[in-house]
Amino acid sequence: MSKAADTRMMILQKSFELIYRKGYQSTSIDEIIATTQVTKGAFFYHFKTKDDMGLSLINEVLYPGMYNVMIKPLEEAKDPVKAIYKVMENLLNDFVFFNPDYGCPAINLIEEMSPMNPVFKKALAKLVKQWQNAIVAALNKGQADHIFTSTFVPEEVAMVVISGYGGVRNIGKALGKSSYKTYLRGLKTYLINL
Amino acid sequence: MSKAADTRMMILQKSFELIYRKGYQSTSIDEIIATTQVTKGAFFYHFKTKDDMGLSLINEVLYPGMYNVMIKPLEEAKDPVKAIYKVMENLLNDFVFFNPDYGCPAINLIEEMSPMNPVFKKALAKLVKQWQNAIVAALNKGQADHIFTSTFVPEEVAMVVISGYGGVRNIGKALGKSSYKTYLRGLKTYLINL
DNA sequence: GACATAACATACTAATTGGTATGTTGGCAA
DNA sequence: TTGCCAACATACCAATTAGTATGTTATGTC
Repeated sequence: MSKAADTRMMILQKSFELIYRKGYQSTSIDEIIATTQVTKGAFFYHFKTKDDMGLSLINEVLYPGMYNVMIKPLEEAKDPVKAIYKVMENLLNDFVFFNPDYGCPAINLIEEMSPMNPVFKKALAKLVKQWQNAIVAALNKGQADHIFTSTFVPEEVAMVVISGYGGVRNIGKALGKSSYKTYLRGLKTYLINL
Repeated sequence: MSKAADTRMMILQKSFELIYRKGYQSTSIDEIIATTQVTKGAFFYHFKTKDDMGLSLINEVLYPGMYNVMIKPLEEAKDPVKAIYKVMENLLNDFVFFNPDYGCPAINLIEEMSPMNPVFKKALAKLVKQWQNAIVAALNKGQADHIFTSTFVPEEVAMVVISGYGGVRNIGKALGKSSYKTYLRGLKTYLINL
């Protein structure tokens, strides 16, 4: 990677951390260049506007990161129930970078930026849809393998699951990490009874 | 109500609408006084700071409004399954003031303000806890009446339900109102199978 | 009707915002 | 070695921010 590309990626990474904790609009460019030790000239050389940086951040940092944790494990899954639960447990408990106080960076951006910027909205909707599709595919495979005792509509179960994730990330901001534990137990019971 | 109290409440109401659509930090006092036709002097006569106004808004507008829709119907409920579903359907479909693009004002505030201001966090956590308690109480009553076929932990089911709500409000911002319908069908199946 | 205070109105400020204009420098091709 | 451009650096700017200082006016009380 060239030095310029290094600088660019470093700006994106540090911005990602700041925005995760403070929100997109409350993170100023001045603060970003202060923590990155990069000058304003350098910042605007690499990114046309703040929103250009934000969108690059979604596509080049957030998206690949989330894809690896939320979607890839489901594509390779044998038992969809175990796989879905494992992904959720991994997301909620194992990621040390994710703090209950600050929630999930993807959920935060959807919450804050979807109503403000249609380009952000589209990029974030893509991420959600991919997760949804991966869960539906895993459930479909499970139904084909006859591992479920009840009949259900995979799209509806997927929506309950991804909503549960987004919601518990929200609740966790108010009530703390204990919400995660309670939710995970409830999710496990739900999935087992499918 | 005195004229001064009228002015105060009008500021809170209009601020509530603006903040619902734009977020708390992105709604400036200048914008609030422009839409309310109230001068800056009047604003700062009624509220010490912006955060003082925000907290008043939570306690005097958001809290009573949400209480009536989310909690009261559950306290009077006979069939908890029907009551919980009805509350959710009412929240997601019937409130014309609530727009899928802008989500839920309470969820939005938790998302944005819980990490920024511990006073906001506390006031919002109270609202969540009350809803949680109301759902748990309704489920407990249902278990005492032996209307459920499965055994479950009410706290866990309540957490799945309130997380589902918060999450689908988030997903809805990215994917639109159709998410609500899919979620509600999934929720119904979940509740019926309890 | 005098007076006090509540309820505003106006004009300002210092700090912060995203963005720009105009530099400078380092490395590589010819 | 020279020339050129990518990759920065510095200095600025107009707009917006929450908040304040200092007014004026309405209203109730005696």
